[in-house]
Amino acid sequence: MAKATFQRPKGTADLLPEQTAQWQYVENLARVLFGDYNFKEVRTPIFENFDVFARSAGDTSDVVTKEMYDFHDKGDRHVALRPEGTAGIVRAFVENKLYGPEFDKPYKAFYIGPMFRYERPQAGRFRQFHQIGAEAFGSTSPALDVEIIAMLINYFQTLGLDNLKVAINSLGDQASRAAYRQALIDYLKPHFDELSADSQARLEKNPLRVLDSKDPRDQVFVADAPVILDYLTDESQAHWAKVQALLTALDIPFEIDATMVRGLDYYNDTIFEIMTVDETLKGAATIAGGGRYAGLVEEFGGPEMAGVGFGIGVERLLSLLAAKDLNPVTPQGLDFYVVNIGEETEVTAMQVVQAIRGFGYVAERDYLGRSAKAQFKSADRYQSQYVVTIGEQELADHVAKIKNMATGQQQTVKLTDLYTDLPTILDAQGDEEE
RNA sequence: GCGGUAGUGGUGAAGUGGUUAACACACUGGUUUGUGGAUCCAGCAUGCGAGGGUUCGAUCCCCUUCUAUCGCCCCA
Repeated sequence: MAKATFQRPKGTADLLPEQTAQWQYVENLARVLFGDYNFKEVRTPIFENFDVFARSAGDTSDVVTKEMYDFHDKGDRHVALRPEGTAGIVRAFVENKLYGPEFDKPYKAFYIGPMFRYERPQAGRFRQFHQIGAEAFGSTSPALDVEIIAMLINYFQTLGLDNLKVAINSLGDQASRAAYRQALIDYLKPHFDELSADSQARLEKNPLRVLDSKDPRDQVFVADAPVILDYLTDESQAHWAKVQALLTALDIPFEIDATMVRGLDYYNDTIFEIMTVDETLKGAATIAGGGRYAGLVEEFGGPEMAGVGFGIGVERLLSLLAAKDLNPVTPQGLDFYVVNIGEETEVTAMQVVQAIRGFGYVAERDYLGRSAKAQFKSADRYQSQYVVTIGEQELADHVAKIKNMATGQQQTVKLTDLYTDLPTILDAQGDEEE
């Protein structure tokens, strides 16, 4: 290697101005819209004690067993970069005693930020990615489940996305799940040898995942497998029915996907995913996912308190927006470009740009001592509306030239007028044109 | 963690085991001693991801590695 070269870490991205404008738009819309639903922003650390994530996600989940971006710090503390947002929020909820009676329930929080998973990058999947998420604690009402789904739909529609699929399912409570798990094992066991190798392993570890298999050998059995919805306890059944009724009442179309299983182990009752039906993004069709959970707050040392939440994959959302050609942010050109010719004009040029900026206009100038032609080319590339020219002659006369780039009209103005009345001068020019 | 494909300048790319690595766009300068989107002219990779090997000789062959990309697992 002749020279040390540096590349960004695998699975990460540099977001340049062309992209950041888009990111800001999407993030700011979330801030405003989630605010309408009375969610407040919470910012938690990007890394936490390893156990914060290990405990919450469940020991069998891949997120914990092989995707955690963890390391030991100089104090030999085992820490991990957060793989998802919920755990940190729950930890903060408990640590700051937000479950206390002085805080209204449900306690609603949203977050925006990077997440990390150590895995092979591919379509819609990165080692550092970003999520916009929300959590609400302290209510088991199905209305809260539905409100969160409605908020997501509201958000996506405002961004211009329609034709999204809302898939929902219920995992039931502990008792429902235990009963179903056994039924599923009883059903699949006799066919064990016919299952794919992956599913054979899944049957041991987490039988529900067999339902998710893409292998045709497994899908044969999945088609006739017992359905979890038939195993819900009365309480879970009631919750589930209410969720559907409320979604219908809000005219939110949804599909029941009884085979849907989510990646993190803590979910119960309602789970949902928002997916695109766009074929080009099939590898990363799920744009947002979430659900209801119980026991997490208690797990972190708080009282038993239910939660519901979701996470939106920002990269996936943005690529979908791009695929749909929904790029609401248009690049902004300059208001002014200041051309100066000759070294003697340097000081005045500087004063003029600053004065223009002082009026709130976007202004740029040349710093390379280039020719007038080159400077005008720059002005053109910046899509500048006006060009102010200061040469030796103008300097001697205490004036500057202002050229309207669209019309080609150029006028001479006194520097003193420019400094005090630039907006008026522009208005006057506008009148003349009409 | 496993498997497939790829890696040439700022960008898109052509190319061959052997003297100066096409072409286009972009950029810079000139054509116009101080004025933009056009024309024409000129300049612009001691280098073909990195390291090693084969060879008289490699960007082109082999190995390793890194990165990208697609799929599996899993997931946002």
